[in-house]
Amino acid sequence: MVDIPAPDFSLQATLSSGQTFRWKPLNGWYYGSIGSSILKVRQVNGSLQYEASDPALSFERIRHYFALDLDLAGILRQIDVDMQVHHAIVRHRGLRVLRQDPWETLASFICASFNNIKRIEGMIERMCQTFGTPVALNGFRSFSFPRPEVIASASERRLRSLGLGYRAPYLKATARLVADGKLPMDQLRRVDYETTKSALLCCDGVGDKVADCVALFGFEKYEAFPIDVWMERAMRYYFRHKKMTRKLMHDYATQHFGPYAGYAQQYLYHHARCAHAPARSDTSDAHAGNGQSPPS
DNA sequence: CGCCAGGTGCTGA
DNA sequence: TCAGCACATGGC
Repeated sequence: MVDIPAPDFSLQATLSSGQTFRWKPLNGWYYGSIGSSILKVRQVNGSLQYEASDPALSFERIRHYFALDLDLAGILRQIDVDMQVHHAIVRHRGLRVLRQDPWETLASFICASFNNIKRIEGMIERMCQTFGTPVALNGFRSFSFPRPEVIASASERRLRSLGLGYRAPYLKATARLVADGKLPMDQLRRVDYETTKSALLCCDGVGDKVADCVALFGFEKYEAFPIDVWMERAMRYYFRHKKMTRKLMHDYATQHFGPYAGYAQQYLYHHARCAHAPARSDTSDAHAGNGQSPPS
């Protein structure tokens, strides 16, 4: 068990804000997999406690994944430019943009299009069970995220059977592109936002919104500003009666929030979803099912 | 049961 | 360049 100092951090807000789909709450911990290792984490006061299945998951690697090296206060100061985002910041302070694996992020957000988060999680989970390799930590069993070559070689029918629907051929084609090295994933981290985005737009199933998600969550392009239906609602605050297209909203956000617009987006998105979510009586997790089914 | 979901690709003006 | 439409699936 190791402690990482984690001031100005909210693990719960970070992992439940729709930027990642594979973390599971269990007995007061979150379990997830990074690369081909399992990690369990929990937040205790000002630190992040973790246990890893593999020494490859080093202290620094984990600190980097959760972006604990970033000066969050400085970023929030830059984007705290109006009342709406101010409320989101106050409410969810500590939310950070993770640094996720680019391929996993790309594949996940192709699955995410025109879809809801519950089902996205299920689709990805089934993909990992089917095409990933098993990993375990103590009693917890999971699967690595499948490599692009494996998805590229899978049949479209097989992918559809996991519930991917019409995204199946998109994901397969994009996996082929990545597996063949036609999309220089390792270089995209070092080039600017515009270059990264136009490269991503070459992939099947990737439009403006998905490209922005991948640029932001997988490539650390903090000026990326993904606009989905939740963000359209949030953006009405700025557009009152004026006509709104996603392009106008994107341009507005870029100049309004500046180089960390992506952080503003993530706070606004999470805030909008929390505000809309029906009140839940049970926020906790993980009791083994009691076998009851509702009366029919 | 209808509505909705972290949209994209295609088509025709 | 841009509006309008089809597209699969399951949660609620």
